[in-house]
Amino acid sequence: MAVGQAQPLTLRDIARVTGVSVNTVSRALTGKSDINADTKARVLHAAEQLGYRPNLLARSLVQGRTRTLGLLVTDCTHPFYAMLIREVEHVAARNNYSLLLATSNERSEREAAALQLLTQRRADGVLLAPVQVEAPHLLAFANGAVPSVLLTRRPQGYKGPFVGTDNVVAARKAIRYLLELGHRRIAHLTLAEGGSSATERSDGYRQEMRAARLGAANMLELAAPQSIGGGRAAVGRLLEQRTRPTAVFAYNDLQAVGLLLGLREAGIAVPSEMSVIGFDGIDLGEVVYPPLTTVAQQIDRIGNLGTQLLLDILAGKSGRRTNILPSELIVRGSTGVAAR
Amino acid sequence: MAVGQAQPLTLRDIARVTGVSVNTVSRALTGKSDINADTKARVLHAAEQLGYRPNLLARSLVQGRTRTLGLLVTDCTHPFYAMLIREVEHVAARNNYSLLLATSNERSEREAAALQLLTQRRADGVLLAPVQVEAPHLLAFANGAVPSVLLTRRPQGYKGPFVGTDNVVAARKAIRYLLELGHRRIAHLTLAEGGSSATERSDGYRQEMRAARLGAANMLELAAPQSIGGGRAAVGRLLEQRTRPTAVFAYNDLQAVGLLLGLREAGIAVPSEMSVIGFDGIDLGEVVYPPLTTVAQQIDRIGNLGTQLLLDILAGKSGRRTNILPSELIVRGSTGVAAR
DNA sequence: TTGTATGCGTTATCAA
DNA sequence: TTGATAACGCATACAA
Repeated sequence: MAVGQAQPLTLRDIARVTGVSVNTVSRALTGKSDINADTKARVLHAAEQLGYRPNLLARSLVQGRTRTLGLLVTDCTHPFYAMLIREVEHVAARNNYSLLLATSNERSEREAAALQLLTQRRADGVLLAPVQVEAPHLLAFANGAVPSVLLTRRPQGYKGPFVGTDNVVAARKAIRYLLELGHRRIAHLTLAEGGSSATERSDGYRQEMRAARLGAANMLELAAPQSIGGGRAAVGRLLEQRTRPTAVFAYNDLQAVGLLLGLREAGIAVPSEMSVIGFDGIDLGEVVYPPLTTVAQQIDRIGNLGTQLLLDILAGKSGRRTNILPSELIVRGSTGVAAR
Repeated sequence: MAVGQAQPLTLRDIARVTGVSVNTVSRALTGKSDINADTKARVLHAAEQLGYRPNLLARSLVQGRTRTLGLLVTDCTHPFYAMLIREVEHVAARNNYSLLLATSNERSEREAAALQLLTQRRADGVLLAPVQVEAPHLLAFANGAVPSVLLTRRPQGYKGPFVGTDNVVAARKAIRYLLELGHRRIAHLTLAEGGSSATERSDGYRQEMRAARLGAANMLELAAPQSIGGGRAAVGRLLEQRTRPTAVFAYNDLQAVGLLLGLREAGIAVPSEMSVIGFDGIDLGEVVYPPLTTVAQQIDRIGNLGTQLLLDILAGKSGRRTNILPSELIVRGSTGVAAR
């Protein structure tokens, strides 16, 4: 129970106290079998007594692995990423791994720096939700020495470990539902930066519209930041159209909530004058008014499946490396039959 | 640009290639002054060419510090903690520190395990938002060898590094505002577990009520989990009172949002029949309906000031160790003049 | 069952 | 300005 010692205790200290060699102490503490039960008990007791804590840096150095996972996200206050972090941390902790968290703040150069740092800290593996999916540093890293799993977004043609949602199908699901409600002029809010998730959702939007024999006259795609503010600010551009859409499919729930706010400010009733549908299925959608209709991703599953996949790779297990998860349409109050 | 090598390069590899000693390579790469400009350039070039990445584990082992900070929170999906994490990560990254994130999930034993792990990984310092503030493991850790800063909650009599909000004053501010609106029967939703923040807010509530010469007949304290679900579930108990309160002061914004939902379900109009005031000032409060009146903490400042404080401690700087930050009443739509 | 020797990759000390 | 040599704390191989 010794506390406050300046220098942490080492195996040597325990060895000196118990009168055995450093090696014996090491074997006792790591639970090796070839050791006398008595000496083991003595060593364990002394270590406990003195409050010995093994230096994991030293152990990692000699063992060549750190039992540390890196996680790189753009923004931990985004509910989607917050849930991702939670799941990754849980699975990591359950498997006795620690988590090094890095955020890119949507900036490519910070992402590159963070990946380098994770490499230098010898993280055994890295999970990443990339910013710009075609950035050279990302491709280099994904093909590099440290095992990695991409989440939600991946570069074109990338065949490595990945967990994400089938965005095309999910987007089509959203549009189909709006079509069933009688909507014809349906707008889509997308991202300016692109990224595979945005591109796929946009593709799904177009495919489903085309399948319903609806063309450019009924379509409208606007780019906006993936935030509440982004959605709110997009309302102006949405309403200034000569033929105003009767429904909007947002890139994600944050944008959709922003739309809800902006539309209320503009005096447009949801859903009677305008339907809004989001994407992600974050909790926020349940508490806004009207409650948000959305296509829910299995966010927690992306996190824990991705982490498990990484751990499997580290353990040398083989298995499916690409996991595309299904989505689920959740109908709430922000969508209704088409106006007019 | 070499990629995919099985074994990471070491100083030895660079030394062999450039024909100098390991030591010289080290000095070149760490920017020491006592080195010939030519050799330095040669070494740097070779290292760059081969894609050398220093092993930070080895460096940490010999230098006795890891440039790693630990952060322990209960739940990273809670917007309050998400913002905290963001700030801590930013300040850490800006100072070339990495962040080891651990979550306790509100469970004391997980918190204890996490603190031990952070110790063993030799985090230079740890920031923690503790679960149970009087737990023995916490007190032991705070007095232990690794420098730490407590955030938002602290044990009774704790004199160590701390950053938090003046909860008593903040709570009184909330109650005073309700009193000014004419409310007399004001309920308070608190936590079952206690913790200094809950106790202080509760104290502030009582003090302000007493100062207004209001006694037990006008007061009501109920315990509920600090979540949306907790607030929602508390509505029933709130409404079954023989003399129903006209206003509720929640422990935090999540609870308050839950109250909003529960009250809507119960058909109670906010604020005309019941006023609701929250605590924290998370973004969520702006997007619910009606928008939430709240007492805002300086969440980002708790995070970055706490981190800076920890870094100062690590750097041996002296200065103020206890920082109690002010709060701000943000009036929005969930509060109004007293009913009846 | 135990101890000795060696090495993990780096920095620090000292002599050359 | 450079290069041996010795740490850092631990685990592993091998000898005793």
